[in-house]
Amino acid sequence: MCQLVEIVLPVPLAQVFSYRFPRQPEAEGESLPEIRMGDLVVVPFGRRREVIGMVVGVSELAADIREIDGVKLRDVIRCLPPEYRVTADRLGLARWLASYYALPLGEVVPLFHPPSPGTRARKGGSGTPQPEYPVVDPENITLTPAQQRAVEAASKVLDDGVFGAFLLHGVTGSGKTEVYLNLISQALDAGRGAIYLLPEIALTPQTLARISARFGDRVAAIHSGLSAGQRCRVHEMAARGEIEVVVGPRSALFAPVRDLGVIIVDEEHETSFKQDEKPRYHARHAALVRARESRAVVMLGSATPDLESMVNALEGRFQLMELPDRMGGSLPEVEVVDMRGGGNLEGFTPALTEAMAATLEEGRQIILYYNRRGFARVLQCIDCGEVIMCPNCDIGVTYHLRPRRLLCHYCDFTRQVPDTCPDCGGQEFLPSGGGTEKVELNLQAHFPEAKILRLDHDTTRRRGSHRRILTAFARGEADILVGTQMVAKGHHFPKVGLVGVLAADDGLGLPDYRAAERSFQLLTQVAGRSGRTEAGRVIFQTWRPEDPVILAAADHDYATFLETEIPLRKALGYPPFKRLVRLGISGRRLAHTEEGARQLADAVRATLGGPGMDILGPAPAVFPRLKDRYRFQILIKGTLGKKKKEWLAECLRSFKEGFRGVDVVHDVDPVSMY
DNA sequence: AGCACGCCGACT
DNA sequence: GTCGGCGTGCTC
Repeated sequence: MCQLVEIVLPVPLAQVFSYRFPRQPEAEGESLPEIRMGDLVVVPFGRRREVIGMVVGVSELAADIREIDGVKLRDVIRCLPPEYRVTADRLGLARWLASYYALPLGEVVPLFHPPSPGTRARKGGSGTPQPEYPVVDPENITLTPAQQRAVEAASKVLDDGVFGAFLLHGVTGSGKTEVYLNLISQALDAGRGAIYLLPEIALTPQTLARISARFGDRVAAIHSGLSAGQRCRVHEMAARGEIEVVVGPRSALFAPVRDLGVIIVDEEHETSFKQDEKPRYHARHAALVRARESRAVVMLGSATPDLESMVNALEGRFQLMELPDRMGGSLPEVEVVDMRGGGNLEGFTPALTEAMAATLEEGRQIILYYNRRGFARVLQCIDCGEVIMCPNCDIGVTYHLRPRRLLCHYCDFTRQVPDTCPDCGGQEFLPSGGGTEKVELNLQAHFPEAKILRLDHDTTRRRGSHRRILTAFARGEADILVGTQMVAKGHHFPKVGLVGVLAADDGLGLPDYRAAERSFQLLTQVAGRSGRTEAGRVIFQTWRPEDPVILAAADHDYATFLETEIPLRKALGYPPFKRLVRLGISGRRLAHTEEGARQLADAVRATLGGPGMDILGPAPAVFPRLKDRYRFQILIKGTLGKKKKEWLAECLRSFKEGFRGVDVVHDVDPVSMY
């Protein structure tokens, strides 16, 4: 006797594939488990020996049938252990992901099994994932009234066993974590499990220690340092109910936690919750869907909630909980310093220079934020004015000092600094536009005594160096930390007395509808690094001292930010008031790629066009040529329900079939417009 | 998406 | 002479 199993596979084909599953007698004494819907199976596919697919249908089959409708049936190699089955609740999530992101079901399957395909689901990895901590008695921790209200509201919904979503808006240091931990405790007490999502960057040993101290061996963390075996072990233990809480980055959402009662999404505004490769899903959105399937409670938390989440709260879809006060202190005073009118020395205003000197004098630490790495953004020839370009990207190459070279930040193209201008033969170049490397050098010149650490992509190339720099700074081994975005996240630095933002308006001009929101979040976040224990100062240097976004961030005034941003989004028809799908078309030949983009836009207009739908473009992408490929984009603005997503998927499929020589990617709810 | 096959350019 | 770029075709 034999079975016919229908399988979906991780390929961009909206097809179900049929295989034979021979029931062969297994090891004695063990009854052979039936193959079921949601099971993960290893099958040969095309020329590939082993691919993991998911079972979507099973029926009986006479043993001698080896072919259906002229296609040969191949055999399932093996079925993964039952711990790996995509259980009913997660199967619902898988179907939603496929439909919402306009992907074949098979393409979301890899999200549901721990590491790469072909990996053996082997037993007994290398030890327990993390060291043990003494379990903290929750009775010893008293919540503030605001924390208590948040926990009570959520645990009431949890007790009712229904879906509910909460948005916890609390400034840096207001005690959001304590709320999460309490809520998770409540779930555990009720015999239910929990998933705790954080951005990878926030998964610090301190954070993990704090969670482990509370839940001991009932919790396990998934992070980038785990081996395939360790991931499998966490997965299996969760499936068996031996672990009830899983902590991790966006991928942890798919862990087979049993009887899920709570999902926490901390730092919910972080864009790293959106995966930037296929499948391009947003873990926050998916968390809401999984919670709905499991009748669980979701708690999103942030000091600067994503505008979309806040609108959901304001419109009553989420319950809003506020933690307005910083525990043991107040928010730092922010000075907005005008950079106009000259008087700046190497990018530092007199106000910032004085503040830095005073802070060092007091023996406290400084964080300086500048969002560009390298020494100079471009090298410009002083004779002809041309900047040295990347040959692959139509973008100026950045000048780096250590090591001394020109580097393209988009394709990693590297070249030596030329002796003469490639355009006119000129002999001299002007480094123009700054970078963290230059900031560091200028700073050292200003404060020769100070010990400076730099934190950016270049100093964190090697494994573990990111953590090493942060730890060294937290221990007080340096006086100043200079860096890009990275300085805004992660650690708690008790000794920081001053945060300086060198160009607060830097992100505001970006061609992205979320530029203002991003800037606000980033500025608020960086500012929050100052004065965590004693009063601290913050300085925003800017060319636009009257910009409402900068002023709102300086005042820690989220409400005002909303009041200015919401009407703009509404007026321009941007999310969350209208949804976006971005189509990116790229190819090696300019004219051909452009022609493809035009044809695709026409096809999309024909299938999706109509009232309430805007199909914009094609237009050259923000970076019109990267890695020697010409790039165009089409924006679909409007609300695409299930049906329209299907049409879109079909439209893309038929376009790709009929028009060769270009690549097309689609991104539902894009988080970046580049 | 992979992976193989097959056809034209600049190298030991 | 061949190594290797990528266009094309196929996957139960």
